[in-house]
Amino acid sequence: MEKKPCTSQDVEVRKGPWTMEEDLILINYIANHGEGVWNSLAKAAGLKRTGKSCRLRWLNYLRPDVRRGNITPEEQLLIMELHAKWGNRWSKIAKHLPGRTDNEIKNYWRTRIQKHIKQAEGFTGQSSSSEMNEHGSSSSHISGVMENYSPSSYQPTNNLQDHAFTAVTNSNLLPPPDQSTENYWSIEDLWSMQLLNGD
DNA sequence: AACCTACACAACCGCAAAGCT
DNA sequence: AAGCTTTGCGGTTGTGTAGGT
Repeated sequence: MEKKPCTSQDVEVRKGPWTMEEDLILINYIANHGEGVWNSLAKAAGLKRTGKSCRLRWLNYLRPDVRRGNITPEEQLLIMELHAKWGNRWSKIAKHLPGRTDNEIKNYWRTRIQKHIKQAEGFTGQSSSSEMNEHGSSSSHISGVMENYSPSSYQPTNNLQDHAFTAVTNSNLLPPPDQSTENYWSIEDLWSMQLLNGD
């Protein structure tokens, strides 16, 4: 609708997918200067991105310790357990999964687990649409799957696996080996380039 | 071969909390 | 104490791709 006032100092802000060059700039800059304040970092690094965007990109993809793809059955069970406990507290859940980001867990939950739970509910005839847990999320939607599930007494071999998590071993729930690691180029590539370029 | 649909993931947006001046 | 800035979080949307018709 209305355009926001655009002064001459208002540098245009890039949106959308990050390019390899931008990634390299960001990696390089952080490797040399550390993280600091994101807004100033974005400017100082010469990126036409918001600080927010830089932060997200760094935290979710460029950090050297970030792991992507291939969520293991153990991790999935942990996600289930923690989600049952805390609801959609993705960042809190992510803290218990080293190398995983809240965004990845959130996406994983929405696209895979939630879908599978819906199917499971279909079988049990449950409709928990109106139920929300204390966190305002519908964690009870997992009731069909989770009824046999007791976090404190969790064992990897219990019924949980028999129900929802036959799916885990089922190839259609596991990401294809390389699919989610490709992002036009691998992070390893970027980091090795950074090492070549950097100090 | 072309089109359609569903899925998976990356990125953005808005809001609230925390920190700083 | 108040106002401003920055960060962090959760929800949502956009886009590319694979599979099906």
